[in-house]
Amino acid sequence: MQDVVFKALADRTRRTILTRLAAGPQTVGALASQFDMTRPAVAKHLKVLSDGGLVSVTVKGRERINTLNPQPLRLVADWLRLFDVFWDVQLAELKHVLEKETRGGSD
Amino acid sequence: MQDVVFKALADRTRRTILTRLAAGPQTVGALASQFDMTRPAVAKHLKVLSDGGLVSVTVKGRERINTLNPQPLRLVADWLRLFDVFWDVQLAELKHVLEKETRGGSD
DNA sequence: TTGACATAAAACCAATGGGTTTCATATAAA
DNA sequence: TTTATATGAAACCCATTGGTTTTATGTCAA
Repeated sequence: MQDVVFKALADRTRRTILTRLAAGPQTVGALASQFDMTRPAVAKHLKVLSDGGLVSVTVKGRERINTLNPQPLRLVADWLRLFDVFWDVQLAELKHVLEKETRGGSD
Repeated sequence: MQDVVFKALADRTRRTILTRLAAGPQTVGALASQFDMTRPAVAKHLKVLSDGGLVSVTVKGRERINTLNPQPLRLVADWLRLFDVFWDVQLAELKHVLEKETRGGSD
Protein backbone atom coordinates (compact mmCIF):
# COMPACT_ATOMS: atom_id res chain seq x y z
CA MET A 1 0.00 0.00 0.00
CA GLN A 2 2.65 2.46 1.15
CA ASP A 3 4.79 1.22 -1.70
CA VAL A 4 2.15 2.04 -4.32
CA VAL A 5 1.94 5.60 -3.01
CA PHE A 6 5.70 6.18 -3.06
CA LYS A 7 5.87 4.75 -6.58
CA ALA A 8 3.02 7.01 -7.66
CA LEU A 9 4.89 10.05 -6.39
CA ALA A 10 8.14 9.04 -8.04
CA ASP A 11 7.19 10.62 -11.37
CA ARG A 12 7.33 14.38 -11.84
CA THR A 13 4.32 14.44 -14.18
CA ARG A 14 2.22 12.58 -11.64
CA ARG A 15 3.20 14.97 -8.87
CA THR A 16 2.23 17.89 -11.10
CA ILE A 17 -1.11 16.24 -11.87
CA LEU A 18 -1.79 16.09 -8.15
CA THR A 19 -1.07 19.78 -7.67
CA ARG A 20 -3.33 20.60 -10.62
CA LEU A 21 -6.12 18.51 -9.17
CA ALA A 22 -5.73 20.34 -5.88
CA ALA A 23 -7.29 23.31 -7.70
CA GLY A 24 -10.33 21.20 -8.50
CA PRO A 25 -11.49 18.02 -10.29
CA GLN A 26 -10.71 17.73 -14.00
CA THR A 27 -11.39 15.43 -16.92
CA VAL A 28 -8.64 13.38 -18.53
CA GLY A 29 -8.71 15.63 -21.59
CA ALA A 30 -8.50 18.87 -19.63
CA LEU A 31 -5.49 17.53 -17.76
CA ALA A 32 -3.83 16.16 -20.87
CA SER A 33 -4.03 19.55 -22.59
CA GLN A 34 -1.76 20.94 -19.88
CA PHE A 35 1.06 18.52 -20.62
CA ASP A 36 3.38 18.02 -23.54
CA MET A 37 2.36 14.43 -24.09
CA THR A 38 -0.52 12.46 -25.55
CA ARG A 39 -3.79 11.83 -23.75
CA PRO A 40 -3.18 8.09 -23.36
CA ALA A 41 0.07 8.89 -21.58
CA VAL A 42 -1.71 11.14 -19.10
CA ALA A 43 -4.46 8.56 -18.74
CA LYS A 44 -1.83 6.00 -17.76
CA HIS A 45 -0.45 8.31 -15.12
CA LEU A 46 -3.95 8.80 -13.78
CA LYS A 47 -4.31 5.04 -13.60
CA VAL A 48 -1.19 4.82 -11.45
CA LEU A 49 -2.49 7.61 -9.24
CA SER A 50 -5.88 6.01 -8.78
CA ASP A 51 -4.22 2.64 -8.10
CA GLY A 52 -2.38 4.46 -5.34
CA GLY A 53 -5.67 5.84 -4.06
CA LEU A 54 -4.55 9.39 -4.69
CA VAL A 55 -7.17 10.12 -7.33
CA SER A 56 -10.77 8.96 -7.50
CA VAL A 57 -12.76 8.83 -10.70
CA THR A 58 -16.44 9.45 -11.31
CA VAL A 59 -17.91 8.82 -14.73
CA LYS A 60 -20.23 11.52 -16.05
CA GLY A 61 -21.51 10.67 -19.50
CA ARG A 62 -18.54 10.25 -21.80
CA GLU A 63 -16.29 12.16 -19.43
CA ARG A 64 -14.30 10.90 -16.48
CA ILE A 65 -13.86 13.36 -13.68
CA ASN A 66 -10.67 12.94 -11.70
CA THR A 67 -10.69 14.14 -8.13
CA LEU A 68 -7.74 14.50 -5.78
CA ASN A 69 -7.78 12.18 -2.81
CA PRO A 70 -5.06 13.36 -0.43
CA GLN A 71 -5.51 10.78 2.33
CA PRO A 72 -2.75 8.38 1.19
CA LEU A 73 -0.28 11.23 1.42
CA ARG A 74 -0.60 10.69 5.15
CA LEU A 75 1.31 7.44 4.72
CA VAL A 76 4.22 9.37 3.33
CA ALA A 77 4.04 12.00 6.05
CA ASP A 78 3.94 9.23 8.66
CA TRP A 79 6.97 7.54 7.19
CA LEU A 80 8.89 10.79 7.15
CA ARG A 81 8.16 11.19 10.82
CA LEU A 82 10.46 8.21 11.46
CA PHE A 83 13.31 10.62 10.89
CA ASP A 84 12.13 13.43 13.11
CA VAL A 85 14.13 12.06 16.00
CA PHE A 86 17.24 11.77 13.90
CA TRP A 87 16.69 15.30 12.71
CA ASP A 88 16.57 16.55 16.29
CA VAL A 89 19.70 14.59 17.13
CA GLN A 90 21.50 16.28 14.27
CA LEU A 91 20.41 19.67 15.50
CA ALA A 92 21.60 18.80 18.99
CA GLU A 93 24.98 17.74 17.62
CA LEU A 94 25.24 20.94 15.65
CA LYS A 95 24.43 22.92 18.75
CA HIS A 96 27.07 20.97 20.63
CA VAL A 97 29.69 21.70 18.00
CA LEU A 98 28.77 25.36 17.93
CA GLU A 99 29.01 25.61 21.71
CA LYS A 100 32.42 23.97 21.72
CA GLU A 101 33.61 26.30 18.98
CA THR A 102 32.29 29.29 20.89
CA ARG A 103 34.12 28.17 24.04
CA GLY A 104 37.25 27.51 22.03
CA GLY A 105 37.09 30.96 20.51
CA SER A 106 36.80 32.71 23.84
CA ASP A 107 39.81 30.86 25.32
CA MET B 1 16.90 17.68 -7.16
CA GLN B 2 13.47 17.06 -5.68
CA ASP B 3 12.95 14.48 -8.39
CA VAL B 4 16.07 12.52 -7.42
CA VAL B 5 14.85 12.32 -3.83
CA PHE B 6 11.38 11.08 -4.76
CA LYS B 7 12.94 8.52 -7.09
CA ALA B 8 15.28 7.38 -4.32
CA LEU B 9 12.35 6.83 -2.00
CA ALA B 10 10.35 4.93 -4.60
CA ASP B 11 12.05 1.63 -3.78
CA ARG B 12 11.12 -0.29 -0.66
CA THR B 13 14.64 -1.62 -0.12
CA ARG B 14 16.04 1.88 -0.24
CA ARG B 15 13.50 3.14 2.26
CA THR B 16 14.42 0.28 4.57
CA ILE B 17 18.10 1.09 4.19
CA LEU B 18 17.36 4.63 5.35
CA THR B 19 15.55 3.41 8.46
CA ARG B 20 18.45 1.06 9.22
CA LEU B 21 20.93 3.88 8.86
CA ALA B 22 18.86 5.95 11.25
CA ALA B 23 20.16 3.59 13.94
CA GLY B 24 23.72 4.50 13.05
CA PRO B 25 26.27 4.47 10.19
CA GLN B 26 27.05 1.11 8.59
CA THR B 27 29.35 -0.39 6.01
CA VAL B 28 28.08 -1.73 2.70
CA GLY B 29 28.68 -5.27 3.84
CA ALA B 30 26.89 -4.88 7.16
CA LEU B 31 23.88 -3.47 5.36
CA ALA B 32 23.94 -6.12 2.65
CA SER B 33 23.87 -8.91 5.23
CA GLN B 34 20.45 -7.65 6.35
CA PHE B 35 18.87 -8.08 2.92
CA ASP B 36 18.06 -11.04 0.78
CA MET B 37 20.13 -9.86 -2.16
CA THR B 38 23.76 -9.65 -3.17
CA ARG B 39 26.14 -6.97 -1.95
CA PRO B 40 26.47 -5.31 -5.37
CA ALA B 41 22.70 -4.90 -5.41
CA VAL B 42 22.73 -3.12 -2.07
CA ALA B 43 25.72 -1.07 -3.19
CA LYS B 44 23.71 0.11 -6.18
CA HIS B 45 20.86 1.18 -3.95
CA LEU B 46 23.32 3.08 -1.79
CA LYS B 47 24.58 4.80 -4.91
CA VAL B 48 21.06 5.98 -5.71
CA LEU B 49 20.63 7.17 -2.14
CA SER B 50 23.89 9.08 -2.12
CA ASP B 51 23.06 10.59 -5.52
CA GLY B 52 19.91 11.85 -3.87
CA GLY B 53 21.97 13.26 -1.03
CA LEU B 54 20.27 11.01 1.50
CA VAL B 55 23.40 9.09 2.40
CA SER B 56 26.95 10.30 2.69
CA VAL B 57 29.97 8.05 2.43
CA THR B 58 33.31 8.20 4.20
CA VAL B 59 36.07 5.83 3.26
CA LYS B 60 37.93 4.21 6.16
CA GLY B 61 40.60 1.85 4.97
CA ARG B 62 38.95 -0.80 2.87
CA GLU B 63 35.54 -0.03 4.31
CA ARG B 64 32.99 2.53 3.25
CA ILE B 65 30.88 3.92 6.03
CA ASN B 66 27.40 5.02 4.97
CA THR B 67 25.75 7.70 7.05
CA LEU B 68 22.17 8.87 6.91
CA ASN B 69 21.68 12.42 5.73
CA PRO B 70 18.07 13.34 6.40
CA GLN B 71 18.08 16.93 5.06
CA PRO B 72 16.71 16.14 1.57
CA LEU B 73 13.67 14.57 3.22
CA ARG B 74 12.68 18.16 3.92
CA LEU B 75 11.99 18.58 0.22
CA VAL B 76 9.42 15.82 0.42
CA ALA B 77 7.88 17.23 3.58
CA ASP B 78 7.71 20.65 1.92
CA TRP B 79 6.01 19.25 -1.15
CA LEU B 80 3.48 17.41 1.00
CA ARG B 81 2.62 20.69 2.66
CA LEU B 82 1.10 21.83 -0.65
CA PHE B 83 -1.82 19.63 0.23
CA ASP B 84 -2.34 20.77 3.81
CA VAL B 85 -4.87 23.34 2.65
CA PHE B 86 -6.77 20.77 0.67
CA TRP B 87 -6.74 18.48 3.64
CA ASP B 88 -8.26 21.21 5.80
CA VAL B 89 -10.88 21.92 3.16
CA GLN B 90 -11.86 18.27 3.18
CA LEU B 91 -12.18 18.30 6.93
CA ALA B 92 -14.29 21.44 6.74
CA GLU B 93 -16.56 19.79 4.18
CA LEU B 94 -16.89 16.72 6.35
CA LYS B 95 -17.78 18.90 9.32
CA HIS B 96 -20.35 20.65 7.15
CA VAL B 97 -21.92 17.38 6.10
CA LEU B 98 -21.99 16.11 9.65
CA GLU B 99 -23.63 19.29 10.89
CA LYS B 100 -26.29 19.10 8.20
CA GLU B 101 -26.97 15.46 9.07
CA THR B 102 -27.22 16.32 12.72
CA ARG B 103 -29.71 19.07 11.98
CA GLY B 104 -31.67 16.75 9.68
CA GLY B 105 -31.77 14.08 12.35
CA SER B 106 -33.17 16.38 15.00
CA ASP B 107 -35.95 17.68 12.72
C1' DT C 1 54.90 -10.95 1.25
C1' DT C 2 51.19 -13.60 0.83
C1' DG C 3 46.53 -14.36 1.58
C1' DA C 4 41.97 -12.92 2.98
C1' DC C 5 38.61 -9.25 2.82
C1' DA C 6 35.65 -5.07 1.56
C1' DT C 7 34.53 -3.04 -2.09
C1' DA C 8 34.06 -0.96 -6.96
C1' DA C 9 33.35 -1.71 -11.73
C1' DA C 10 31.70 -3.90 -15.61
C1' DA C 11 28.99 -6.91 -18.39
C1' DC C 12 24.89 -8.88 -18.71
C1' DC C 13 19.68 -9.96 -18.24
C1' DA C 14 14.69 -9.84 -17.53
C1' DA C 15 11.11 -6.92 -16.12
C1' DT C 16 9.13 -2.43 -15.72
C1' DG C 17 8.03 2.19 -17.09
C1' DG C 18 6.90 6.03 -19.83
C1' DG C 19 5.79 7.06 -24.06
C1' DT C 20 3.64 6.39 -28.78
C1' DT C 21 0.12 4.94 -32.43
C1' DT C 22 -3.93 2.56 -33.68
C1' DC C 23 -8.40 0.81 -32.90
C1' DA C 24 -12.82 0.29 -30.43
C1' DT C 25 -16.76 2.12 -27.85
C1' DA C 26 -20.05 4.89 -25.80
C1' DT C 27 -22.26 9.37 -25.43
C1' DA C 28 -23.46 14.00 -26.99
C1' DA C 29 -24.92 16.95 -30.51
C1' DA C 30 -26.31 18.16 -35.52
C1' DT D 1 -29.48 8.92 -37.55
C1' DT D 2 -25.20 10.51 -38.61
C1' DT D 3 -21.15 12.70 -36.94
C1' DA D 4 -18.01 14.39 -33.64
C1' DT D 5 -16.04 13.79 -29.02
C1' DA D 6 -14.04 11.68 -24.70
C1' DT D 7 -12.19 7.98 -23.46
C1' DG D 8 -10.32 3.01 -22.78
C1' DA D 9 -7.63 -0.76 -24.48
C1' DA D 10 -4.17 -2.91 -26.94
C1' DA D 11 0.06 -3.41 -29.28
C1' DC D 12 4.35 -1.80 -29.66
C1' DC D 13 9.12 0.62 -28.62
C1' DC D 14 13.07 2.13 -26.25
C1' DA D 15 15.34 3.46 -21.94
C1' DT D 16 15.71 2.55 -17.21
C1' DT D 17 15.85 -0.35 -13.25
C1' DG D 18 16.81 -3.96 -10.08
C1' DG D 19 19.04 -7.80 -9.95
C1' DT D 20 22.90 -11.15 -11.09
C1' DT D 21 27.84 -12.96 -11.90
C1' DT D 22 32.53 -12.01 -12.85
C1' DT D 23 36.67 -9.40 -12.53
C1' DA D 24 39.79 -6.02 -10.64
C1' DT D 25 41.78 -3.29 -6.78
C1' DG D 26 43.33 -1.67 -2.61
C1' DT D 27 43.92 -2.65 2.38
C1' DC D 28 44.43 -5.37 6.53
C1' DA D 29 46.57 -9.16 8.92
C1' DA D 30 49.50 -13.54 9.36
